[in-house]
Amino acid sequence: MLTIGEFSRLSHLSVRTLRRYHDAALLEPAAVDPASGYRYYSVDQIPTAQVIQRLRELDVPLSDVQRILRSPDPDVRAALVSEHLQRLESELDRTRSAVATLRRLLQPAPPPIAVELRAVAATTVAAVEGDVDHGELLAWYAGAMAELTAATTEPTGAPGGLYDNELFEDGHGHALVHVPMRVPPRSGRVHPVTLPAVELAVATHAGAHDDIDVTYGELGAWVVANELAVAGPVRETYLVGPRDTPDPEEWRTEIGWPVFRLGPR
Amino acid sequence: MLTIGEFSRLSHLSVRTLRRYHDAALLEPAAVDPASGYRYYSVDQIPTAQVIQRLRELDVPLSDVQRILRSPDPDVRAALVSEHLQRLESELDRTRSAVATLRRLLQPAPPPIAVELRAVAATTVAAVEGDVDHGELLAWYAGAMAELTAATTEPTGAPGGLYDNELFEDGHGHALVHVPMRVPPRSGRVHPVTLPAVELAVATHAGAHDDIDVTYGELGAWVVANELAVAGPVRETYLVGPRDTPDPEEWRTEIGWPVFRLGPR
DNA sequence: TCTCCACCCTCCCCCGGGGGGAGGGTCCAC
DNA sequence: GTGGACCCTCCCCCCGGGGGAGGGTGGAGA
Repeated sequence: MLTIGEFSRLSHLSVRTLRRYHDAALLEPAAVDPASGYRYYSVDQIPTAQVIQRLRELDVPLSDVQRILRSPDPDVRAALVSEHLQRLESELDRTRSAVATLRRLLQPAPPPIAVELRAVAATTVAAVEGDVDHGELLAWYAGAMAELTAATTEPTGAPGGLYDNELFEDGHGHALVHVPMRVPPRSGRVHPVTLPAVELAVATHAGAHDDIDVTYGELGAWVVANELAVAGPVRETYLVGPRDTPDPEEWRTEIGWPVFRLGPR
Repeated sequence: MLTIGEFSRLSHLSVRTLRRYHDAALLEPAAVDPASGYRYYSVDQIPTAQVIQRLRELDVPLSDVQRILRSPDPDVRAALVSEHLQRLESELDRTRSAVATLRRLLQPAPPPIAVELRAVAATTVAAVEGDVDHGELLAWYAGAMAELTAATTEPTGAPGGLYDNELFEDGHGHALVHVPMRVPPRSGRVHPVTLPAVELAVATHAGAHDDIDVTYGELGAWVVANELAVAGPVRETYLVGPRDTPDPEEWRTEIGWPVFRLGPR
């Protein structure tokens, strides 16, 4: 039996951290003296301590570490771990995209953007919609768009999406992806929707979506500079996307912000 | 002039976060109504807001974001940013190593480890030592070992290191790297040291140091199982290292834990 | 057997970068 | 002029740790 200090030396976990893990029911000491409260550990617990340490280095939350440790089946364990590795992978994507945006933002003279004001009539579309968290938006988009394209034939235009401003302001909100069709089907999550007519300020984003927020910002600046105000969910139209060409440089996304003229003029 | 809500929609930063950035003097509103406290932003501030957002996605601390934004020279900016990218790179290394360790830890039946008890006589060495934070240990090691190898000729044995247990328990402590020599030189940080004689429990770790803590743990378990207790800084000896062969599989590191027998026997 | 000191305990506060929500003031369009 | 959307500040919570206070314990040497 080892005292907490000895166990700390052997496991390379700090005493404080070991106590925290005890409180979190992550790594219970093999024995606790009921009189003094002293924690005593067994050498068998060293590997467990090290597993915890490594998972923490991967930023696995303590609650998930607990789930991993509790599952006796090594296959389940491996699945949980690789799930987290996948999460890390997507983090890496996020990092890559942030770097790309920074490059564009920090370049000295960003080329001016072309913005067009366009009246859009009401449109009938096949749509998949839902309330989503901002973090899950990309994953949700992938699933929704896959279901949508599988269910649609003879689209009358490029696919698009509507995204509530709350998604970005509060981190969660309504999202809708759609494909315009004359007679939209109804199957699974896919159902017909009529998008209302709006006045749109439209800019076109070129390339991958890594730095699409920069275009958003420039469009927003234009909207404000032209004495307009935004109203309603932003509309994206995927003119050229990954389904058309694998080269991200060729992708084209229209960003349309519903606007109205400020004040009576 | 935009209210905070409008600016939030345009910049995709939450209202709360904008207020926090104001408090942190990161993104000051273009104007603040002294009567009502209302914040008013200018469209020119959208790019700044987006830079902050991206840097935060890279986990750059707000204080560093401030330093980056405050530096007018774009070269300095770029340098600060790439410094953080380098930090991310090393994080990635840490992740890779954690994955490697997990693989070794989660494999069903780890092969038993060979441990040897060895009396080591006092040794004269050329050494570089210092008090280091655990996080900086690897960087410190690289610098110290480089200085050391540059200053030594005719070593009488493999290089090694002594690492205080406090390094792992408290996150900072004393570290020493050395090369055994008959007549150690004195230049820069390099100076002669006589390592005291100790009784060592020695295990050999094979491969890169990614999962060296696993070997530490197994050695510790052996020490405890054999009724010994650890005393003093752990000693590593780099029998085969990156200076000998580029293949990490071939590397061999001796881990020696100073021990003494428990109780009078 | 006693004493001393290293060790252990719990408890509270702090960090950073956000979110939730309460309670109350302000702006503006109808 | 009034309602409701918007804005303000303030406090508490989250996570996973660290610092430190204040006090109890265990075992080695005297």
